[in-house]
Amino acid sequence: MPPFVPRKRISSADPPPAKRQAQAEPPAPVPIIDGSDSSSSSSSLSDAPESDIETPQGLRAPESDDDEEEDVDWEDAIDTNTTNATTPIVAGPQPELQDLELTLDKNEHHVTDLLDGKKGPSKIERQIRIQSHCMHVQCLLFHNAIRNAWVNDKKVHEILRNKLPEGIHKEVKKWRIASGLELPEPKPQPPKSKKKGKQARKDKDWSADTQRLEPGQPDMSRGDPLIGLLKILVAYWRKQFRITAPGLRKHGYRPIASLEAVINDFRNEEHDPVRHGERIASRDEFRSAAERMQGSRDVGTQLFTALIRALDIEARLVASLQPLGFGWTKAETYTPSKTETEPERAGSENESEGSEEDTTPEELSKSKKGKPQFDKDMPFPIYWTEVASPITHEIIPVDPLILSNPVATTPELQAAFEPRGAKADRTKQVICYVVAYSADGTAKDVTTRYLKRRTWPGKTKGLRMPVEKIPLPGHRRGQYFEFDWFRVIMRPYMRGPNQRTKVDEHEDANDLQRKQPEKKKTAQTTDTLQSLRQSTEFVLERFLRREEALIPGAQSVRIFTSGKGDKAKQEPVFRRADVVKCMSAESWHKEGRQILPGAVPLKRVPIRSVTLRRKREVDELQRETGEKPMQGLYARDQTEFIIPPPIVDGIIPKNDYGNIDCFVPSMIPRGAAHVPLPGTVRLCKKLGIDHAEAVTGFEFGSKMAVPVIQGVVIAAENEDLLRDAWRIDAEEKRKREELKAEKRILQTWRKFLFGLRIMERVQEEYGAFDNPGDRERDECNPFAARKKKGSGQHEEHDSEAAVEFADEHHHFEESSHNVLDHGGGFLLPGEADADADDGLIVEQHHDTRRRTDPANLSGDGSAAEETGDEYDLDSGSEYAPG
DNA sequence: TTGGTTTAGATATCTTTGCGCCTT
DNA sequence: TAAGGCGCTTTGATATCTAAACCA
Repeated sequence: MPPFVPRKRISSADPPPAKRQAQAEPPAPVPIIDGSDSSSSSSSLSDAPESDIETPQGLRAPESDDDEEEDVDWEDAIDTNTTNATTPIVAGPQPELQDLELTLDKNEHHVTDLLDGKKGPSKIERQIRIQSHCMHVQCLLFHNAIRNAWVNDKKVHEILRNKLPEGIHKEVKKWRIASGLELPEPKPQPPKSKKKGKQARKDKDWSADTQRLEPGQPDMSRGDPLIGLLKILVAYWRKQFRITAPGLRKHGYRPIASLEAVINDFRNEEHDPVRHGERIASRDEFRSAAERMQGSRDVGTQLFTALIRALDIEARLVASLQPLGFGWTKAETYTPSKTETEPERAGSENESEGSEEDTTPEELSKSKKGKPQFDKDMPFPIYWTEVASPITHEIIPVDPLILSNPVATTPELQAAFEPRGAKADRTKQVICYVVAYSADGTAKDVTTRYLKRRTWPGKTKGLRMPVEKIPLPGHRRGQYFEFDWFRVIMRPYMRGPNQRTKVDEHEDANDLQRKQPEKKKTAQTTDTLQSLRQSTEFVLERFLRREEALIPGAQSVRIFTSGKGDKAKQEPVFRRADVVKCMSAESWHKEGRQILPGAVPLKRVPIRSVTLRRKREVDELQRETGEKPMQGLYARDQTEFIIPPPIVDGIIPKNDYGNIDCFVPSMIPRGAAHVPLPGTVRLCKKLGIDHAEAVTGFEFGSKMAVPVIQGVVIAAENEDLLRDAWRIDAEEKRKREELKAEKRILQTWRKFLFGLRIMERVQEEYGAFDNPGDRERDECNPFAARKKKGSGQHEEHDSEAAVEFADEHHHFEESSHNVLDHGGGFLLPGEADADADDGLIVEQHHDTRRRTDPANLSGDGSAAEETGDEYDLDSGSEYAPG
């Protein structure tokens, strides 16, 4: 039988019921797991010197605490997950823990697809996708942090700088002069390599004005000179860098069989970049890619960013994350390629492993010369560079390999980074999280810059975890706490408030300002069904809620035509201002109002019946009339306050149930008073005061409505009398309880002392046993057994009873400490006060606070049996020889 | 591409006056 | 023997909201 959990007696501390868990539960951050990234194995992580991964708060893959783990079972583990330290402290709903059963077979279903053959995803399936998405996002974030650290590598810088032709070096110098970073007549400069290190790092920090304090004025006559230099650098890069491997791309959720094949292939076969994705396992391999000037388009951009940094220009590595989503759109559905007939040649992305850079044969086209070309089908970059102008502090996005306008100086050109159109659909390119990694190791969410018109949510809708509005417990409706999962995830990467740069300030005030979608002008433009549905000004009659009605004589503003041709339907459009809230007579009664005589209901709706009694009535009516019984709804204007007549001669009017409705204070008759104290009915009877029990509301359950009664209503002149009587009565009751408790304590002590004395006497008189018969008896006598144990004569025949007794004795000793600490161990006078009402003794053993009926302390000792750590006094006395 | 319709799941809201057994 | 306390129970129908697919 399932355990009984009372439903009505929910304490006020209980969290409110969960709201829309399926969508709105942003999971707690999942620890970053190494191995999620094929190109950054654990060795590469550990190889990297600490300073290399320059995440500001020392971000590291969390280490497991083995010591703790031993004591934690898997249920605790789930709990830990859901209450991760980075989860905001909200007394909100906790997701309900459920068993999750996944049956994996080799059919063509997806991991989270149609587990039980139903149409549409279930709650659990949604949860799986949300968790997959969140974990994948975090893996990608960490992967990029590592790549960003490699982009800072001095050797890589040196390699790339040395490759630059003399002409470009000259252009760089020209730019430095034009930007006022250098004087036109070059002084003998310290060699660049010496400028590395601390000075170079300082230079990159645009919050320090060191460079701009140098002599020379920037020449802005032809715009920012940096733009020209960047165009030259991009042209150089496009000519020099060869794309020889596939980059990251999104594939969607695969069928199980395909996924298994991919994972096995990835694990067991020799690494093949075409099938398994590009693998750059270490910083050395990254340097090698720089040396050879080849790799995936992603690596190409990463190396380009390194080149910009090598030239002492502030550059960020930007990554537009392409994670597995949490929806069921086409972008999340795996589309097998036409050439993909053999399973073993299937594409190599494996979602569960977060495998990195891979491709399927379809993405691999051949150029005219017969050389393989990678990712030609993807029209948008996944990685690019953001360059900060030292003059204007503006960010200039640069795509060194793909876009036709590589240097995006205007918002329109920046919006060209946002994947859209049929090609983006086909290649599943999305925009959801665009993250820029700075040279100091920090990262920043710069998604807004790349959204069309910088409007939220824009194209991120349905692809990025939305900001969740959590209702604040104990507040009115409409007061929310906003929980932004991605913001929480980004926090460890973000630059601290003290380290913010001028670039930060500038972009936060401009490019990164989120804009709200422009509201459509409903009055001027043509109506649509959706616009009318959402309108706060106008409404169609069919959109009115059950409790809403148009006021009599409401005039329509215009006519709206929905549908076309034969289906065209004309409907009048009304003002929202002409809509009023309506309620049934019963509902108004609950608000202390009654229907005005002769009022005609504005609306008639079917009766909703919950209680058995009401249901029977409704069914009866339906049988008689053959129609669904309706009830009228009235507007507030059609009601008035219920003002009961003043009481006469102290007699309280009562309703059919013998009580009085007190839903609101105005329902108490003049000359009467509500005394909401418990036990007042008995006192009224005793004092001979006319009274009626006060009904203040109802509780629903088990197809019943139970009235909530709070005290009584009596004549006002009797109020003082009743209250005084109640105080005296309460005081007497308290004293009675106190006496009773004291008596019980004394009795318990008496028993306890008797037990001790008996034990003492038994030990004195019978002492040790010598003959075997005594020994047998001894086995049943815990006192004797204890004596032996205590005197160090513990023998193998010591009975279980003796051990049990020793255990009990141990607990008793613990209790004894409490005796000393807490005034007697059984009950304190103060505690007697607090708990006298229900006659229970409250015992405190360490952290456990339990309520135990003292009756159980004697007799059969069931309380001791149940709890296992109480000293059973009566049992103790039973051991004494009779 | 936009807008309308349909479908389905999740969640919110409304509902309006016991009954029988046991202990005191 | 009457009065009062306590346990039982885990609703449920309907409305509303939301997302997604499909179609024009």
